[in-house]
Amino acid sequence: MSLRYALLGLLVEKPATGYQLHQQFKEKRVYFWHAHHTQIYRELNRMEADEWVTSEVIPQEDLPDKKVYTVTETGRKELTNWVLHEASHPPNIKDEFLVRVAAFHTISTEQAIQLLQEIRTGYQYGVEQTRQWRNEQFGNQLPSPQEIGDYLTSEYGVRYTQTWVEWCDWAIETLKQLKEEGPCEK
Amino acid sequence: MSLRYALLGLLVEKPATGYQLHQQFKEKRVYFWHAHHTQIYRELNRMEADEWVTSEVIPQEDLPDKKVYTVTETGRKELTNWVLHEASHPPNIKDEFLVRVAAFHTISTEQAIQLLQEIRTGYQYGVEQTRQWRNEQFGNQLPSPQEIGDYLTSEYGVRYTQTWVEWCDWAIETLKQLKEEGPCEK
DNA sequence: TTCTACATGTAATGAGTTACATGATTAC
DNA sequence: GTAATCATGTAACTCATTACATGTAGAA
Repeated sequence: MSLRYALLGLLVEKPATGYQLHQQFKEKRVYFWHAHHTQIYRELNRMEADEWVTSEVIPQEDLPDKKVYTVTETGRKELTNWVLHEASHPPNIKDEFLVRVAAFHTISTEQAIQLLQEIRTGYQYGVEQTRQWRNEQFGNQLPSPQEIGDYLTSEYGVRYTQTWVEWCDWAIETLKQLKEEGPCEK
Repeated sequence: MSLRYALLGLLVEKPATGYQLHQQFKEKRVYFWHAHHTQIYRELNRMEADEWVTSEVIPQEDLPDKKVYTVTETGRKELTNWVLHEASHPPNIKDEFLVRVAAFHTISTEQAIQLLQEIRTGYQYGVEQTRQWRNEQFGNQLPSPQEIGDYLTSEYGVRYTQTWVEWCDWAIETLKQLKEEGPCEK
């Protein structure tokens, strides 16, 4: 059900098409929400049926027509109500890589280190990207009331990815130490 | 598909029942994998059909019978192969609370701070629980090769929850500052 | 007497993914 | 010529959640 509210949260800022919403998910919601484009189009149809949004088809030259969605008063109220009064369930995380880590005793230490180094590279890139995005959006300025959500969540993104990088470094070090000490000590 | 490997990762350590696997998910996989018990029983049936595991029904006095699953040689090979050779897709995170944060401009600063404080309490509890678990399992000792996975992933759990607590503190401070400076400066 | 732990499941529904479809423009 | 971007969708499928079902033992 939260997909609705994730979409609504973007739409209250500014009307948008399904395509644009998908782009925004990838740009500024990577670290806390993901949705496939087919899912977004389907949910927008349902929201329109429930009168949480209205749509307008805009013809374009040279490019396909687009369908712009706007939040209704009902949609606005439903969003605020959800943000305030619904309980936050802890997220049901599914991180494939950590499932691999949990099974590291089935592979060699060298192979494990290799996997950690590869994943570290990805997260390091994530840190840089998110920092850069944050800088472009806000620089050293404080956010406007409208931007407060993006300001807070992008900082979360930086910290989340940074924590991953640091954990990878620690894990690699730990494995190296165990390799040296392991055969002698125990 | 990864549920299979998450189950396999637990089963290679020690044969277990569906019920026990579910308990273990809640105990030591909270921060990176979640599965409902109905899902686990269903997947175990499929894995047995594919001969990745075998099962044995053990009658108990006073307690309901239990079905203990053991990994087969095929299961073992499939696991190692997956850990080593399948690409790690970045996780598709779905964190309801951050969707709320992204929509903070629809509620008041006081209400936002309230929500952040509530979530902080939950994560602070998580830090303590995970630290305690880690201490009970390992103390100051280095892990055995068998335990390396739990050692690495529990450290991830501590860092993940700790990052949340720190981010909450930062976010609360930021909102307080904006409340003071906001109306005058801009 | 109400709750929790033990123990395993089916059925229905809802959420999410994959494959397929269309078709122009622009950059390499 | 090959890929990416823009733009929207359907159909089929798998995965995940919720509700329901059953039954005992022990603690509060």
